[in-house]
Amino acid sequence: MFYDHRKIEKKAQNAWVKSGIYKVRDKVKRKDLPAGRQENFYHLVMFPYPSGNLHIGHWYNFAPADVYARFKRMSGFNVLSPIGFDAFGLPAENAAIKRKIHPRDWTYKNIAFMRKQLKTMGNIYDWSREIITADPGYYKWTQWMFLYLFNRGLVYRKKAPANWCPSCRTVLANEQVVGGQCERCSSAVIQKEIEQWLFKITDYAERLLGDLNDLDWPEKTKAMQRNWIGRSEGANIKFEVKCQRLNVKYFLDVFTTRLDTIFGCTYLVIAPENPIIENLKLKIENFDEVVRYIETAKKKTDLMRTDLAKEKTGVELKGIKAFNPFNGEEVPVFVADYVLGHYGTGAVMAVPAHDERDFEFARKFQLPIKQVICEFYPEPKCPILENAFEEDGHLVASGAFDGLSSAEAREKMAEWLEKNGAGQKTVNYKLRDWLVSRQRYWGAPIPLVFCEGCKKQVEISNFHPSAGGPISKSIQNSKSKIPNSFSRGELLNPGWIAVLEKSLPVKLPDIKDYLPTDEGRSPLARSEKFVKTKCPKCGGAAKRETDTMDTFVCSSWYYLRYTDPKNLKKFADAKKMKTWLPVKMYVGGAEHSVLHLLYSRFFTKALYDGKFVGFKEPFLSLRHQGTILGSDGQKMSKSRGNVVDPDVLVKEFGVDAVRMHLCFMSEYSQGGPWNPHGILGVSRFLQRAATLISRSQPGKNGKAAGQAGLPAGQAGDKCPDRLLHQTIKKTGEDIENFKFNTAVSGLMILFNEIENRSYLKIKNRKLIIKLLAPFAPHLAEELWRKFGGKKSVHAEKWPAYDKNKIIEENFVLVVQVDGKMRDSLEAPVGISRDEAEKLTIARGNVKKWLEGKEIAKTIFIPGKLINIVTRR
RNA sequence: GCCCCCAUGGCGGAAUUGGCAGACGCGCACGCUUCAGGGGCGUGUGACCGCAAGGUCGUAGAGGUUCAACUCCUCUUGGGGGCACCA
Repeated sequence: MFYDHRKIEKKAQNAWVKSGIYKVRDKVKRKDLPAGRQENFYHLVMFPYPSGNLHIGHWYNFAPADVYARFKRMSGFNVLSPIGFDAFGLPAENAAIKRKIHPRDWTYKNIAFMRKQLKTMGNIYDWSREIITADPGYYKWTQWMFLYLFNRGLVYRKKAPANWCPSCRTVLANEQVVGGQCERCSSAVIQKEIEQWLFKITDYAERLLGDLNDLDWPEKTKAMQRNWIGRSEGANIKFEVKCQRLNVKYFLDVFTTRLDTIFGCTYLVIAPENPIIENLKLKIENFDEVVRYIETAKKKTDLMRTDLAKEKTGVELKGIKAFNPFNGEEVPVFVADYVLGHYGTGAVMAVPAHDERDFEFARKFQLPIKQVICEFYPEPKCPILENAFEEDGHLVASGAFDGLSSAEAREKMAEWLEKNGAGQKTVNYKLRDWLVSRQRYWGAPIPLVFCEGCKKQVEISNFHPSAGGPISKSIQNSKSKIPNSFSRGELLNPGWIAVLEKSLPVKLPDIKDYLPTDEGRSPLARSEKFVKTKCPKCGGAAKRETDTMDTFVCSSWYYLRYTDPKNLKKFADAKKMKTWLPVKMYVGGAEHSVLHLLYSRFFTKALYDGKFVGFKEPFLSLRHQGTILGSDGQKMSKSRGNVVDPDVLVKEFGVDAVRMHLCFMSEYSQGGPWNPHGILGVSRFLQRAATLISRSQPGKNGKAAGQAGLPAGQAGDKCPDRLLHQTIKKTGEDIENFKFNTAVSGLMILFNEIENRSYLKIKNRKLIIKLLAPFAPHLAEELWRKFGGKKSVHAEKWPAYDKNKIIEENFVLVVQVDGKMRDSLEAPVGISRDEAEKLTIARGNVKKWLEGKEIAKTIFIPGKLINIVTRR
């Protein structure tokens, strides 16, 4: 018998739509759901980017995730499993420009098509909750989020070298630069000085790091975030700087994690960006040369700076000397681009004997190399260094600190620093602030205006003497001193005024000329109608900010919106959020390990601090699907011609076969190459399952009880019953653990057994259809109705297994002699050591192996094996 | 360079967490089926020796711990991912 997937899929899907079975209600207790724990369960998949087509990767993400969602639902949870579109962003805009279509038209056309494709999957999405981030009703709240952060003092404007992609003609966040190249178009990224808006994610570094520990996330993902945050403990040291021309004292702060090596410091290096260069302008004898060096360094792209890593460059600041606070030694100061301006203090103490980079530099510039760490102590003579010894060891030539281990020395030296006012312990992070402004059209406008009048107001309020300078800590901390009229964001960014909440959204104008510009200005700047506005604070003439937001801002809070997608007054109702959030299970690609997942965590924490949400982490559990490769083992791409089109597969094999095969083909987080024949196995299985369930008597191919070589009673009755209950247990546990492949194989084993040894008992038929339901929801529905199910099988409760029926009476006792398997026999489960020993030793096989040997001992593992060990 | 992960038949992958390696599926081989082509069913399928019973070898390689290692430890090789002059 065959089932025609085309007919039953349409039929089932129409029935689901008609009955509204997947409509999600906020109420915890629902009569139309299977009785159970009646808990709400928020299950989320990463919403797709409307690229134009649902590809197999989307299917691999969404189909097994839907198996999980359906299982949770049948287990009695009120499941929210929503879907939407991450619709703003560069790729859509670029694609639209290429086709000479307006980005909005392109995006919404794609969404319409992909929505249709998504609906054919038959997942339990509640389409009434769909969100599109490019809808004004959505980005109104993206803008609200921006202002929320702005008003909390977490947004600031900075003119600084930014990652500029010349092809996309916009700046990029650090996270979007991969190996010195643009993440999207692979152009070499250059540094360009532009005024930019940044989010102070670094304020949250410690919490973003610490809270990772409690998350049920893949360890690898957590490790990547830890790595990205890059916490390192060390010390800041003040080096006194003296100039030969003028006798003025300066101090230069350096950061080091290897304070124990300070007696080996033979020079200092500062980054080209370090402001001390400008400050000491008049004292540097070779200032022209230094400036020339800095200019060339600036011109280098990140890529070049990395590529040229092997050849160190730099220039000495002539006429300047620094003094080591520990021993008063005088050391030269260099500027070199191997020191980064944005990390630590932008200056390092160079210890060539114990740092590879310093070693190279010292070799090139013929600077002294002084060893202060030896592997052992006391050591008569430290070996001559051929390269830097970077490990910890024991101190030598370090005055009072000689003999200490590196770890001890770091402690003692830090104490010394603090006592002598020459520095202190410090923690540094690699994490940098999140650059969110984009000079592009297709994004949410930044809801700020610039007002000259208000700028003066802020400046005379003397809270911020140096407008545009570094953020003053005192302002952030002086809550009481902030005048009512200006928010913290407005004080930190003089002249920048928040658009009133009631005026949101600041609509993205429908301009014709949306092409990006070369000079680093947003296309919106060309629209006078958009730019010209009134200041919401003073009513005077003002200009709108014309940059738009990075799309990652849109996706940093979307999971909140699904709980209340139509709300006009709030981004989501607090009660509704409490009902659903945080997300219990989040499923999506590992490529978002840092970007999206880190940003979302940051947003959640910021909202938590303002008591807008009651939780600190957005996603309690996280699972990644693997990547499906082409059958050639390569990444799928049109140019390679190895793309697998899910629509074609669905047409041929049906939705159920495709989703079940995706479950079965690999370990879920692994992915792997696509085997074009593989899906046949699952397709055959479903056909066979349909046939087996449909027959109530032993069929033509089903053997009657007893024929499989088992005692009649056992084969016909107990055995499949036991296996059935074992399978219920296994299937549930496997789905819970995202082991979809073994869950499917368990079902296959059950059906093989039903086919070979027994016939399906009527009372078990419905039960078995339920086991099939999460994997093959359409077929299960069809069979369910066919055999008298009145409502949907998806409103049924997941079957409970009978503990007593799982228990085996007998087991196969493995018999080993000296650790090698020599025999096996069926034995009752409760067999004792003595009984087992007696039974096994008497057996011919075992006797043979024990001949002429003396038994030393026996190892007995109840229910498993017995190992007879002979004297050797 | 640093960090993380992985390595099991011709292929995808199982293995109750130290206890029968290779479940389940693909593929392949042979057979059956009034079956014309990618259908259905049955049997077999890690390698080697053997008609068989059975035996030897076998989880990238080399050591080690253990009565017992795919599983734990050390080293080596190969592959994947992340970070990358982060002081």
